Amino acid sequence: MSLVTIAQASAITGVSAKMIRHYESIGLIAAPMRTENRYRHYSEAELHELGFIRRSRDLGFSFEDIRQLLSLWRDRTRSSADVKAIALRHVEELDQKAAALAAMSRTLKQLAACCHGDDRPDCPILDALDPPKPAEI
Amino acid sequence: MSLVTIAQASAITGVSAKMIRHYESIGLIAAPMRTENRYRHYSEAELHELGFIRRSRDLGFSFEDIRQLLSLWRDRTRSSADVKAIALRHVEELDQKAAALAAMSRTLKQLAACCHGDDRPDCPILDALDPPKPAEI
DNA sequence: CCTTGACCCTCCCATCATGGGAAGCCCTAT
DNA sequence: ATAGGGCTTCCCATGATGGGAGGGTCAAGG
Repeated sequence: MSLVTIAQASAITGVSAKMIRHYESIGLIAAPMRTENRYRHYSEAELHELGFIRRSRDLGFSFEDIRQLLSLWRDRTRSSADVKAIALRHVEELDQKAAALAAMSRTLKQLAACCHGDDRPDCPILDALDPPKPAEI
Repeated sequence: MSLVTIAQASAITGVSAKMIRHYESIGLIAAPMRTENRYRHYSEAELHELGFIRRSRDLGFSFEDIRQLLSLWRDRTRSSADVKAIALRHVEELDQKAAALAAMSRTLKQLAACCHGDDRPDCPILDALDPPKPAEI
């Protein structure tokens, strides 16, 4: 009757049991009911929250973001502007990180294109990694 | 005469003193000379290596990659193909990560574009984070 | 009744790269 | 002599995740 063990909760929500316990330990979710033997049991509402967290993680939100998103999600009187602000700030971070990775990739691709990639030792990739001789101190 | 303390090495190479010691502790660089008082002192060649590591890190290479790149760099009889292989494998990783971030960003941007972002509570972003009701177990 | 296997529990440790900070030694300038 | 700054080592933290040890609990089958 919609009270499931942690392994079942994990199977349903796609969040590992390890992580479910971790979310509880950092206060992201409330401590669930325990049976007499101290086993955790999750209600449908709690499974719902875990699913929400899972989807938020899939979109790359940090625990801190998720904490706020969860509280907005629970709050029927929220302003959508608050949600949007969190999302857009996160989008900026994502774009920044993606741009940094893409820049590295671009540089490396260019260098690799200039590298003959045979058994000769000369290599523009290593040349690029070679730092300029620093000015004397 | 090109024997500098760790702070100077840090200033020259842009690698923090903390990290220089760490590189040594994990065997990425050899233990440098010490003066009588156990202070580390770095030669020009060692500064050169630190600079190489710095540039490799800037391109996102892991320590494990850098370990191999360093040994190729030192090896005059290397094959450029080996360097290129490392670089191209890294490029793949970078592209994969960048693509994952970009996908998240794209999804969030679309959702945010549909969110009015005012003081009304309904929000397509939260709707998207809301997991589908799982099948009963 | 007892064993086996599959759960569950808590607690510690590891990742990866980086930094913070404490406690203590060394040197130089006041 | 003392103050300050640099150096040393050692421990701990990050963020999200997993591995594993050591031990409790329960159901099924010998």
